[in-house]
Amino acid sequence: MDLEAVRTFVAVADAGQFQEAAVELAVTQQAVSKRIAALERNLGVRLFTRTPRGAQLTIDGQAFLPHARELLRVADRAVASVRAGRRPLRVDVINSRGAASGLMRDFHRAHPEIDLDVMLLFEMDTAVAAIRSGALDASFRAVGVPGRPLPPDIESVRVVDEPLQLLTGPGHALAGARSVTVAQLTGHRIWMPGIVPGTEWAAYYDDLVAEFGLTIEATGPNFGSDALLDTVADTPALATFMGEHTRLVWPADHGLRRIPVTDPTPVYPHSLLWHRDNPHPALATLRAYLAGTAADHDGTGTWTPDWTPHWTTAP
Amino acid sequence: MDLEAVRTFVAVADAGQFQEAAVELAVTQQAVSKRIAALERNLGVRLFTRTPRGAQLTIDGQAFLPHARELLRVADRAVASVRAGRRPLRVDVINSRGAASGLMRDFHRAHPEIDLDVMLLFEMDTAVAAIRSGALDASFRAVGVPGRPLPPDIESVRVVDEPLQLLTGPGHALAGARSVTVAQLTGHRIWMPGIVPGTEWAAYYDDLVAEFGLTIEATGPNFGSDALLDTVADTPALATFMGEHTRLVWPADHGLRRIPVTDPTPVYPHSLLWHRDNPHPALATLRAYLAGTAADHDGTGTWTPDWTPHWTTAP
DNA sequence: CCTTGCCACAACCAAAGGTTGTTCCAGTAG
DNA sequence: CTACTGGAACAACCTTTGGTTGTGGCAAGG
Repeated sequence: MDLEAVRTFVAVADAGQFQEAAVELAVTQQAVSKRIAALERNLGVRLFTRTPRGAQLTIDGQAFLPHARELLRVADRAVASVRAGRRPLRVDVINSRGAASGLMRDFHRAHPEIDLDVMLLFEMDTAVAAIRSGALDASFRAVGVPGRPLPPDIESVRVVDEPLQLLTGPGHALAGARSVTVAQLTGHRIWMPGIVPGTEWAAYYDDLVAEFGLTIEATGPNFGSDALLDTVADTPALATFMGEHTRLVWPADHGLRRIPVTDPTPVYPHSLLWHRDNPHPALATLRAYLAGTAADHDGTGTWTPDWTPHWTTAP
Repeated sequence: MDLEAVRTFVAVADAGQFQEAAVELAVTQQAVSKRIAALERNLGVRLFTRTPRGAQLTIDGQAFLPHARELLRVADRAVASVRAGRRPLRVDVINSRGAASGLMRDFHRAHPEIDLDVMLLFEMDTAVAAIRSGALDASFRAVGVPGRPLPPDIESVRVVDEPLQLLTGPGHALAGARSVTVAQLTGHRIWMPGIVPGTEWAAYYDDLVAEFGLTIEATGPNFGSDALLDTVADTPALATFMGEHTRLVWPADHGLRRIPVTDPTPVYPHSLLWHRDNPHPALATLRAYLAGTAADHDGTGTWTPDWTPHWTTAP
C-alpha cells in the first residue's frame, strides 16, 4: 500500500472525477488513472465505477474511504511528531502507570487542543541531555539527589507528592490492616526488583531504608510489573511499595491489598524539569496547569529525603 | 512518506539493529539502511544513532515510534475493510444521527470484538442491490412501501420504532408545551427540506399528511441539518420533525425545544435488511442482538403507515 | 593487534511510476 | 444521423526510485 495512492484515492473521491483530482495533485490524469488502478489491484477490489462523466465510488470504495482518510490523518500526525519548530509537546513520564502519567492524562483532558507526545525515558541523564538539546520539552523526575546537581539551564519545580502504599497478597500478615505505620514494617520483607542502582529512585529508597531501618530487597531480575504482582499475590511473606496513583491492570480476584502507610507517610516527590529557554508555547500551559493542581499541598505527616527540593508558593 | 519505510523503521526499532530487521523483512541490510536514510531525509530528523553494535532510537525516533505503529495498524485496518471473505461487517444506517446509528453504537459497545464498517447509503435501491451482490451485509430501512416489494432473497425484520418529536425554536407557539397531540399540529407549518421524492421516508411522511391533515413543506433546497436547525431556531412560525433518538450537535443556548407528540405518537419503523444466504458470522450476532433490544415493544398509542410490516415475536 | 559484528558508500540493474500521444466511449447538440 | 465534447484507458517512452552485490570503516573484545 502506497500512501500517495491513498491520497490520490481520497482526492478522486472528493472531486468525483480523475481529471480534477489530477489537477489538485499536480499530476496528469493518466498518472491518477495508473495510481488508482494499482491501488485497486493491490486491494483486489474495484474502488470506482468509471463513467464518461466522472468516477463514482463503489460500495467497497465507500467502505474504504473513511479508513483512507484516517490513514492520512495518522500519517500527518506522525510527520508532525518530529516536525522541527511546531511539533507536539514532548513530556517524559518515566513509566506509563505512575502519578506523572495520570497528571498528563488529566492535562490532556483539560487541554485537548494541545498535541502531546508522552514518552518513557528510563535514565535521568538521558532526559536531562534531551531537554538541554531541545529534543524533549519536559520530564517528571525526583530531583536534588546528592552529587547529581541539575545543570543551571534546567529549571524544576516540585509538582506532586505521591504517597507510597504497601502492596500485599491476601495471605500477608498485614493484609487485613486498614493502614500500617512505618514502624510496623520493620522486619517484613519488602521486594522491589525494579530498582536500578544509580537512579534517583534508588537514592530515594536508600534513604528510606537508612532512615527507618526497613528491609528492602532489590535482588533478582526484574521480569516486569506483571511478574512482580504475581509473586507478591502468591507469597505471604512478601510485600512491595507502590505509588498511590499507580494504576494496576490486574484481575480483581487475585486479592491484592493496597495499604496506606502512616507515621510518617513516605511520599515520592515528582518535579517537573524543563529548559530555561524552551520556547514551546504549550510548556507554559503545562506549567500553569501543574501549578494549579499542586495548590493544595500539605506536608504534615509525610516523609521525603533531606535532599528533595522545598515546595515553593506559586507566584 | 512511504509505508514500507515506516514498516522498516518499526522492525529496526524492535530488532535493535539493521541486520536482524533486514532478515525479518527479507531484504538486504543495505536496503534497510537506504530505507531508513530516506525516511530520515524526508522527516528531516535522525531516527537512530548507529553504533558498531546496532542501532538505537533517538528521542525523535522514540517520539515517532508510537505514531509509526499506529500508522501500520490503521493501514492494516484499511486493507481489511475491503478484504474479500473476512472483512468487517458492513451495515448501512442511512444517516449518521438516526436511531439506527445509535443502535450500531450500542452494538459495538456490546461486541467490541466485532469489526464494523458503518456506511451511509442514500438510496434504498442501492442498498438492496449491494446486499444482493454481497458488498453490503445489512441495512436499516423502512420497508413495505407499496409498489416497491423486497426481492425474495432479501429478508427483513422490524427492529426499532423511533418516535417522532416536534423540534421548534424558542419563539414557536408550541415551544412551551410539554407535549402536543397530532391534532394540535394542524395549521402549523412543519418544514422538512430533506425529503426526497421516491424514497421510503417520503412515502412515510406522505401517509402521515394524508392521515392527519398536517402541513408538511418539503420545499427549498436542503442545505444540511445545520442550516435546518438554524432556521427552525430563528423562525417562530416554523417547526420540524426529528427522531427521538436523533442526536443533535448544537449549542445549548439556541433554545431548541424537543416536544413529544401524542394521540397518536408517529413512530418511524426501522427494519433490518439482509441477504438470505449471507454467511458473515457477525451478521447472526447482530440479528440476535437486535432481537434482544427489540423485546420490549408496545405499539399502543403509536401510528405507523398501513404498509409497515408487523412486529414478529422472536423465536 | 587482529578479529568480529554491524553499518555506510559505490556501482549496477530492474522495475515502478511519471509523461506525452492516442483511442475509446457515452451523452449531447446540430 | 452525425459530429462534438468531456472523461478515462491504453501504449510507448523515459526518468527515478529502490533493490542487489561488493567493499570499506569503525568500535568493542579477545
